[in-house]
Amino acid sequence: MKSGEAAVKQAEEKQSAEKPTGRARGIDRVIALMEHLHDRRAPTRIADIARDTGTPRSTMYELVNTLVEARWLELRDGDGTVYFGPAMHYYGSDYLDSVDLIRKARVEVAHIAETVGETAQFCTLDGDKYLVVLNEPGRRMFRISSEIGIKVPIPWTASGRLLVDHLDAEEIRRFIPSEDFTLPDGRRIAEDEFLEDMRRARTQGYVRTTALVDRFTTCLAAPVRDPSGRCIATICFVVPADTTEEAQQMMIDTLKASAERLSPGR
Amino acid sequence: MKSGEAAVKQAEEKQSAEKPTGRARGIDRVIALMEHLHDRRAPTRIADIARDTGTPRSTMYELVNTLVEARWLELRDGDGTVYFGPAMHYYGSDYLDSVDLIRKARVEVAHIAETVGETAQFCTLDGDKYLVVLNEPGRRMFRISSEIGIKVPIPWTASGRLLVDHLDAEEIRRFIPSEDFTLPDGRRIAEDEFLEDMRRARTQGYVRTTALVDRFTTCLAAPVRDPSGRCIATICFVVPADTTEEAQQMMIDTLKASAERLSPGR
DNA sequence: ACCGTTTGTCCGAAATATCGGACGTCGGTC
DNA sequence: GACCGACGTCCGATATTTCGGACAAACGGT
Repeated sequence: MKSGEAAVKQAEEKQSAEKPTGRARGIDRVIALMEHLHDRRAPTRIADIARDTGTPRSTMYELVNTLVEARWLELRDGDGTVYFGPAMHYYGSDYLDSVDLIRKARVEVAHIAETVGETAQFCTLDGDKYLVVLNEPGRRMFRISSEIGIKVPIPWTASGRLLVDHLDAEEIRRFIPSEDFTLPDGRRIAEDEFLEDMRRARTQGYVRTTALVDRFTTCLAAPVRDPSGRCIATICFVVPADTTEEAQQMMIDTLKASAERLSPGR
Repeated sequence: MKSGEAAVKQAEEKQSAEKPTGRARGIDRVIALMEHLHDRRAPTRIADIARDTGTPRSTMYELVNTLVEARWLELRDGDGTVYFGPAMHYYGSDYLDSVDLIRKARVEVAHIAETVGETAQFCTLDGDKYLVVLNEPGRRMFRISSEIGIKVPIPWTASGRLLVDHLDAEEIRRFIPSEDFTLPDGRRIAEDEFLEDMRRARTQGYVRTTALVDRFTTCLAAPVRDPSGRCIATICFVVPADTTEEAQQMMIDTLKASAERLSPGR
């Protein structure tokens, strides 16, 4: 079990911080269950979920049965693992259709991913983290697994430099947790380097970052702005770092045009 | 309140058929709540949800608060309505990525919708009903609201004629509820007409229907088959009925090619 | 063939979440 | 300005759901 430490830690947090007593409402257990599946991003055995969320085994079996019946979960593979079921897809689609900006962004992202042939994304902030809302894989199809709904530190991303556009140096320092400036490989991003990226982004109308989260990847991002000029989302490409400058310029133009179309009240 | 009659009927069903007693588990209330939102496909006031699902008002407020906190639901507009929240989208995306056939179908549907410019869908059966799993609007963008997750009688659709491919006349009669042969406008589809459509579909490798559910719409569908030859899904176009025969032939070829690529073990 | 581990089900007890109803606000209508 | 209906919150009682632990079956390694 590779998620061992994190799992135990999570269970302890559940028991200590959230519920002094052992007993909890079914709905709270279900929320913990779904969050756990989302974090693991893989079909998981019921007993493991129970252990890792601090839920009694008998309770978890009971709940899983109910949820499977409602199609919220699905039994997978024949081994006793469960994962999200079709109902989640239906409800998620309803959500996407109900949010005006996202509905429009879906069209843009699908269009530019198809015509350019590279992975395109639509991103926003969630609290002090960066979040991929839409992800359309390009023809290349490298890195299939989507990062939809996964929170990432702002400094790790090109889009992040646009999304905190409206903050000054001091506000940034307070808003972004200090540890978020440390990349997965241990390197640390200097704050004034980050601020310089932001400044350049504002004047140029786009951001390019290379080899940040992953050594061979370049990200190109353009801002979607509300009428007041604040960056409320970004649209971006994820491409191999060795993509020609010429091709990248073309993508940047594409992104700027899409971002402009998505910016409300223009 | 325009959903009045249906709503009351649903509440009564809940109380009589499902729960002889008034008291229910929170999780069951939540499932009813989400299903209700999905049926209505619109932000809904909490009191209305409570009434229409037969849930006590105080209980519904309590649950909605919990779910809003978990981002399963979102308060909308400022009037007191709620609808699905971002968490549903994340979980739904996880589901899509976890099912091999659907993940591949997403690529195909997006591709043909973009290149052909018409609305493309990926459909399966759910019980004895037809179900749209993926929907990619074409450039035309008529009928924006997706039908994802909405169950439709099999005889109302082109795809339906493929999806029951493997049944003989007698089995069909037992499998499809008789009332499902009546169209929304009251017309009734003759059973042998339906069987004839199926037969032709099997030999031609596609189905075309016109003016079935909606007078000005033509549906073109091709079967995705498992190694045993059984139709497990369809991929289809939804186009205006006055689309030229030439264009339709091109689309049929496109569909057949995509469906072939999606058919496992070939 | 043996034994330790894991899976899934079942049961009774008790902690508690659900429920009904009351209450204060707010907005619109006559 | 009084009335009416809808909204959202709060509270105490009790019907019920959660929980722990026991149990049988299935599994898998030696």
